[in-house]
Amino acid sequence: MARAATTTDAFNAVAEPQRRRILTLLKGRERSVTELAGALRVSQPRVSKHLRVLREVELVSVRQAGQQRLYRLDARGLKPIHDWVGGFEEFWSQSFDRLDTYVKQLQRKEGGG
Amino acid sequence: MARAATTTDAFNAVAEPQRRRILTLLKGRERSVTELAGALRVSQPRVSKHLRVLREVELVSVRQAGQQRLYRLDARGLKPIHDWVGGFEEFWSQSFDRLDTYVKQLQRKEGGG
DNA sequence: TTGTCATATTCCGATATGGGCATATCTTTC
DNA sequence: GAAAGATATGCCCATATCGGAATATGACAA
Repeated sequence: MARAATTTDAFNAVAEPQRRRILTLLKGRERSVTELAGALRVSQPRVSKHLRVLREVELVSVRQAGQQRLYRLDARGLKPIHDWVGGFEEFWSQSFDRLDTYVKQLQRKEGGG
Repeated sequence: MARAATTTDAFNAVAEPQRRRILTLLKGRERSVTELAGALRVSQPRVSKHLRVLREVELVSVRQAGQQRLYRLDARGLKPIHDWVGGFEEFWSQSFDRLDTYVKQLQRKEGGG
Protein backbone atom coordinates (compact mmCIF):
# COMPACT_ATOMS: atom_id res chain seq x y z
CA MET A 1 0.00 0.00 0.00
CA ALA A 2 1.16 3.53 -0.58
CA ARG A 3 0.58 6.72 1.29
CA ALA A 4 -3.06 7.60 1.77
CA ALA A 5 -4.54 9.73 -0.98
CA THR A 6 -4.62 13.44 -0.44
CA THR A 7 -8.35 13.25 -0.92
CA THR A 8 -8.77 10.81 1.94
CA ASP A 9 -9.60 13.47 4.47
CA ALA A 10 -8.93 17.02 5.52
CA PHE A 11 -5.76 16.00 7.34
CA ASN A 12 -4.19 14.80 4.12
CA ALA A 13 -5.58 17.57 1.97
CA VAL A 14 -4.26 20.25 4.27
CA ALA A 15 -0.79 18.76 4.51
CA GLU A 16 0.04 20.53 1.27
CA PRO A 17 1.27 24.11 1.85
CA GLN A 18 -0.23 25.46 -1.36
CA ARG A 19 -3.61 24.12 -0.44
CA ARG A 20 -3.37 25.78 2.93
CA ARG A 21 -2.57 29.03 1.21
CA ILE A 22 -5.58 28.61 -1.04
CA LEU A 23 -7.85 28.09 1.93
CA THR A 24 -6.39 31.13 3.61
CA LEU A 25 -7.01 33.20 0.50
CA LEU A 26 -10.61 32.05 0.47
CA LYS A 27 -11.26 33.39 3.93
CA GLY A 28 -13.89 36.04 3.65
CA ARG A 29 -14.61 35.88 -0.06
CA GLU A 30 -14.92 33.79 -3.15
CA ARG A 31 -12.18 33.80 -5.74
CA SER A 32 -11.80 32.58 -9.28
CA VAL A 33 -9.16 30.09 -10.34
CA THR A 34 -7.20 32.69 -12.22
CA GLU A 35 -7.29 35.01 -9.26
CA LEU A 36 -5.93 32.28 -7.01
CA ALA A 37 -3.25 31.35 -9.51
CA GLY A 38 -2.15 34.96 -9.67
CA ALA A 39 -2.08 35.40 -5.94
CA LEU A 40 -0.14 32.20 -5.40
CA ARG A 41 2.09 32.67 -8.44
CA VAL A 42 1.32 29.14 -9.50
CA SER A 43 0.22 27.82 -12.89
CA GLN A 44 -3.49 27.60 -13.54
CA PRO A 45 -3.50 23.84 -14.03
CA ARG A 46 -1.78 23.35 -10.74
CA VAL A 47 -4.31 25.49 -8.92
CA SER A 48 -7.12 23.60 -10.58
CA LYS A 49 -5.64 20.36 -9.38
CA HIS A 50 -5.29 21.59 -5.84
CA LEU A 51 -8.85 22.87 -5.95
CA ARG A 52 -10.01 19.48 -7.10
CA VAL A 53 -8.54 17.93 -3.98
CA LEU A 54 -10.09 20.56 -1.77
CA ARG A 55 -13.39 20.03 -3.52
CA GLU A 56 -13.29 16.28 -3.01
CA VAL A 57 -12.76 16.63 0.72
CA GLU A 58 -15.39 19.37 0.69
CA LEU A 59 -13.23 22.12 2.07
CA VAL A 60 -14.40 24.33 -0.77
CA SER A 61 -17.45 24.62 -2.94
CA VAL A 62 -17.81 26.03 -6.43
CA ARG A 63 -20.26 28.22 -8.19
CA GLN A 64 -20.39 29.06 -11.86
CA ALA A 65 -20.35 32.76 -12.65
CA GLY A 66 -20.21 33.41 -16.35
CA GLN A 67 -17.11 31.75 -17.65
CA GLN A 68 -15.54 31.83 -14.27
CA ARG A 69 -15.82 29.43 -11.39
CA LEU A 70 -15.88 31.03 -8.02
CA TYR A 71 -14.51 28.96 -5.20
CA ARG A 72 -15.73 29.44 -1.70
CA LEU A 73 -14.38 28.22 1.59
CA ASP A 74 -16.32 25.58 3.50
CA ALA A 75 -14.35 25.42 6.70
CA ARG A 76 -16.54 22.88 8.44
CA GLY A 77 -14.20 20.12 7.38
CA LEU A 78 -11.41 21.70 9.37
CA LYS A 79 -13.20 21.26 12.65
CA PRO A 80 -12.17 17.61 13.09
CA ILE A 81 -8.55 18.68 12.81
CA HIS A 82 -9.06 21.44 15.30
CA ASP A 83 -10.78 19.09 17.67
CA TRP A 84 -8.12 16.44 17.44
CA VAL A 85 -5.22 18.81 17.84
CA GLY A 86 -7.08 20.69 20.54
CA GLY A 87 -6.99 17.55 22.61
CA PHE A 88 -3.27 18.14 23.04
CA GLU A 89 -3.47 21.75 24.11
CA GLU A 90 -2.85 21.01 27.75
CA PHE A 91 0.35 19.29 26.77
CA TRP A 92 1.97 22.14 24.95
CA SER A 93 0.59 24.91 27.08
CA GLN A 94 2.96 24.05 29.84
CA SER A 95 6.68 23.84 29.47
CA PHE A 96 8.08 20.52 28.39
CA ASP A 97 10.31 20.41 31.46
CA ARG A 98 7.35 20.48 33.77
CA LEU A 99 5.48 17.72 32.00
CA ASP A 100 6.77 15.17 34.47
CA THR A 101 5.11 16.97 37.31
CA TYR A 102 1.96 17.34 35.31
CA VAL A 103 1.77 13.70 34.46
CA LYS A 104 2.20 12.73 38.07
CA GLN A 105 -0.60 15.06 39.09
CA LEU A 106 -2.79 13.52 36.43
CA GLN A 107 -2.05 10.01 37.56
CA ARG A 108 -2.82 10.94 41.14
CA LYS A 109 -6.13 12.40 40.04
CA GLU A 110 -7.06 9.40 37.92
CA GLY A 111 -5.91 6.97 40.53
CA GLY A 112 -8.24 8.61 43.03
CA GLY A 113 -11.29 8.30 40.77
CA MET B 1 8.62 16.62 -7.64
CA ALA B 2 6.68 14.20 -5.51
CA ARG B 3 4.52 14.68 -2.49
CA ALA B 4 6.30 16.33 0.39
CA ALA B 5 8.01 13.97 2.79
CA THR B 6 6.08 12.97 5.86
CA THR B 7 8.97 14.32 7.87
CA THR B 8 8.62 17.76 6.35
CA ASP B 9 6.49 19.10 9.15
CA ALA B 10 3.86 18.22 11.70
CA PHE B 11 1.09 18.68 9.12
CA ASN B 12 2.49 15.87 7.01
CA ALA B 13 3.48 13.67 9.91
CA VAL B 14 0.03 13.86 11.44
CA ALA B 15 -1.78 13.11 8.21
CA GLU B 16 -1.21 9.43 8.92
CA PRO B 17 -3.95 7.92 11.11
CA GLN B 18 -1.64 5.47 12.86
CA ARG B 19 0.68 8.26 13.84
CA ARG B 20 -2.21 10.19 15.27
CA ARG B 21 -3.16 7.15 17.27
CA ILE B 22 0.38 6.85 18.55
CA LEU B 23 0.37 10.45 19.69
CA THR B 24 -2.96 9.92 21.40
CA LEU B 25 -1.59 6.88 23.20
CA LEU B 26 1.34 8.92 24.41
CA LYS B 27 -0.87 11.45 26.12
CA GLY B 28 -0.12 11.31 29.77
CA ARG B 29 2.65 8.75 29.79
CA GLU B 30 5.63 7.26 28.10
CA ARG B 31 5.35 3.95 26.28
CA SER B 32 7.75 1.45 24.81
CA VAL B 33 7.70 0.42 21.17
CA THR B 34 6.36 -3.02 21.97
CA GLU B 35 3.64 -1.53 24.11
CA LEU B 36 2.57 0.74 21.29
CA ALA B 37 2.67 -2.07 18.77
CA GLY B 38 0.44 -4.13 21.01
CA ALA B 39 -2.05 -1.36 21.60
CA LEU B 40 -2.25 -0.51 17.91
CA ARG B 41 -2.13 -4.12 16.76
CA VAL B 42 0.56 -3.21 14.30
CA SER B 43 3.89 -4.90 13.64
CA GLN B 44 6.87 -3.68 15.60
CA PRO B 45 8.83 -2.57 12.54
CA ARG B 46 5.92 -0.48 11.39
CA VAL B 47 5.61 1.24 14.72
CA SER B 48 9.33 1.92 14.74
CA LYS B 49 9.01 3.53 11.34
CA HIS B 50 6.14 5.72 12.43
CA LEU B 51 8.05 6.68 15.53
CA ARG B 52 10.99 7.65 13.41
CA VAL B 53 8.85 10.09 11.52
CA LEU B 54 7.40 11.50 14.71
CA ARG B 55 10.89 11.80 16.11
CA GLU B 56 12.16 13.67 13.08
CA VAL B 57 9.45 16.26 13.31
CA GLU B 58 10.01 16.33 17.06
CA LEU B 59 6.53 15.35 18.10
CA VAL B 60 8.03 12.72 20.36
CA SER B 61 11.25 12.25 22.22
CA VAL B 62 12.94 9.06 23.31
CA ARG B 63 14.69 7.87 26.39
CA GLN B 64 16.59 4.67 26.88
CA ALA B 65 15.42 2.53 29.77
CA GLY B 66 17.27 -0.74 29.92
CA GLN B 67 16.72 -2.46 26.66
CA GLN B 68 13.56 -0.54 26.04
CA ARG B 69 13.08 2.84 24.50
CA LEU B 70 10.40 4.90 26.07
CA TYR B 71 8.71 7.36 23.81
CA ARG B 72 7.22 10.52 25.18
CA LEU B 73 4.90 13.04 23.63
CA ASP B 74 6.22 16.48 22.80
CA ALA B 75 3.06 18.24 21.74
CA ARG B 76 4.62 21.61 21.13
CA GLY B 77 4.92 20.82 17.45
CA LEU B 78 1.16 20.55 17.21
CA LYS B 79 0.61 24.14 18.15
CA PRO B 80 1.28 25.49 14.63
CA ILE B 81 -1.47 23.22 13.33
CA HIS B 82 -3.83 24.34 16.03
CA ASP B 83 -3.02 27.95 15.32
CA TRP B 84 -3.50 27.64 11.60
CA VAL B 85 -6.74 25.73 11.81
CA GLY B 86 -7.93 27.96 14.60
CA GLY B 87 -7.82 30.84 12.17
CA PHE B 88 -10.83 29.30 10.49
CA GLU B 89 -12.92 28.82 13.56
CA GLU B 90 -15.19 31.77 12.87
CA PHE B 91 -15.98 30.24 9.51
CA TRP B 92 -17.25 26.93 10.69
CA SER B 93 -18.82 28.15 13.89
CA GLN B 94 -21.63 29.73 11.97
CA SER B 95 -23.84 27.87 9.59
CA PHE B 96 -22.70 27.67 6.02
CA ASP B 97 -25.94 29.20 4.83
CA ARG B 98 -25.32 32.36 6.74
CA LEU B 99 -21.81 32.83 5.45
CA ASP B 100 -23.05 35.18 2.79
CA THR B 101 -24.34 37.58 5.38
CA TYR B 102 -21.17 37.26 7.35
CA VAL B 103 -18.98 38.01 4.38
CA LYS B 104 -20.97 41.07 3.55
CA GLN B 105 -20.62 42.34 7.09
CA LEU B 106 -16.91 41.75 6.93
CA GLN B 107 -16.57 43.61 3.66
CA ARG B 108 -18.52 46.53 5.04
CA LYS B 109 -16.20 46.66 8.01
CA GLU B 110 -13.07 46.43 5.90
CA GLY B 111 -14.32 48.89 3.37
CA GLY B 112 -14.85 51.41 6.14
CA GLY B 113 -11.26 51.05 7.44
C1' DT C 1 31.34 -14.91 24.55
C1' DT C 2 26.89 -16.60 23.68
C1' DG C 3 21.97 -16.19 24.00
C1' DT C 4 17.82 -13.44 24.38
C1' DC C 5 14.80 -9.64 24.37
C1' DA C 6 13.85 -4.90 22.32
C1' DT C 7 14.21 -1.92 18.61
C1' DA C 8 15.86 -0.12 14.11
C1' DT C 9 16.87 -0.64 9.34
C1' DT C 10 16.89 -2.59 4.68
C1' DC C 11 14.86 -4.53 0.54
C1' DC C 12 10.73 -5.28 -2.10
C1' DG C 13 6.43 -3.86 -4.51
C1' DA C 14 2.36 -1.02 -5.45
C1' DT C 15 0.69 3.38 -5.54
C1' DA C 16 -0.22 8.33 -5.62
C1' DT C 17 1.89 12.43 -5.60
C1' DG C 18 3.14 17.45 -7.44
C1' DG C 19 4.88 19.82 -11.33
C1' DG C 20 5.16 21.10 -16.39
C1' DC C 21 3.06 21.09 -20.77
C1' DA C 22 -0.39 20.25 -24.05
C1' DT C 23 -5.02 19.99 -24.78
C1' DA C 24 -9.90 19.14 -24.03
C1' DT C 25 -14.18 21.34 -22.33
C1' DC C 26 -17.34 24.99 -21.34
C1' DT C 27 -19.05 29.89 -21.69
C1' DT C 28 -19.53 34.06 -23.86
C1' DT C 29 -19.17 37.10 -27.73
C1' DC C 30 -18.97 38.46 -32.41
C1' DG D 1 -20.38 28.89 -36.32
C1' DA D 2 -15.75 30.64 -35.21
C1' DA D 3 -12.77 32.87 -31.98
C1' DA D 4 -11.37 33.94 -27.31
C1' DG D 5 -11.26 33.52 -22.36
C1' DA D 6 -11.51 30.52 -18.15
C1' DT D 7 -10.98 25.85 -16.27
C1' DA D 8 -10.27 21.05 -16.11
C1' DT D 9 -7.93 17.01 -17.51
C1' DG D 10 -4.39 13.85 -19.44
C1' DC D 11 0.32 12.33 -19.91
C1' DC D 12 5.10 11.95 -18.30
C1' DC D 13 8.61 11.93 -14.68
C1' DA D 14 10.93 11.52 -10.18
C1' DT D 15 10.08 10.56 -5.70
C1' DA D 16 8.46 8.98 -1.23
C1' DT D 17 5.19 6.51 0.77
C1' DC D 18 3.15 2.28 3.69
C1' DG D 19 3.35 -2.46 4.41
C1' DG D 20 5.60 -7.09 5.04
C1' DA D 21 9.51 -10.05 5.81
C1' DA D 22 14.12 -10.58 6.92
C1' DT D 23 17.84 -8.95 9.24
C1' DA D 24 20.98 -5.83 11.60
C1' DT D 25 21.99 -3.37 15.84
C1' DG D 26 21.77 -2.68 21.02
C1' DA D 27 21.35 -3.91 25.75
C1' DC D 28 21.60 -7.06 29.17
C1' DA D 29 22.16 -11.74 31.52
C1' DA D 30 24.57 -15.97 32.31
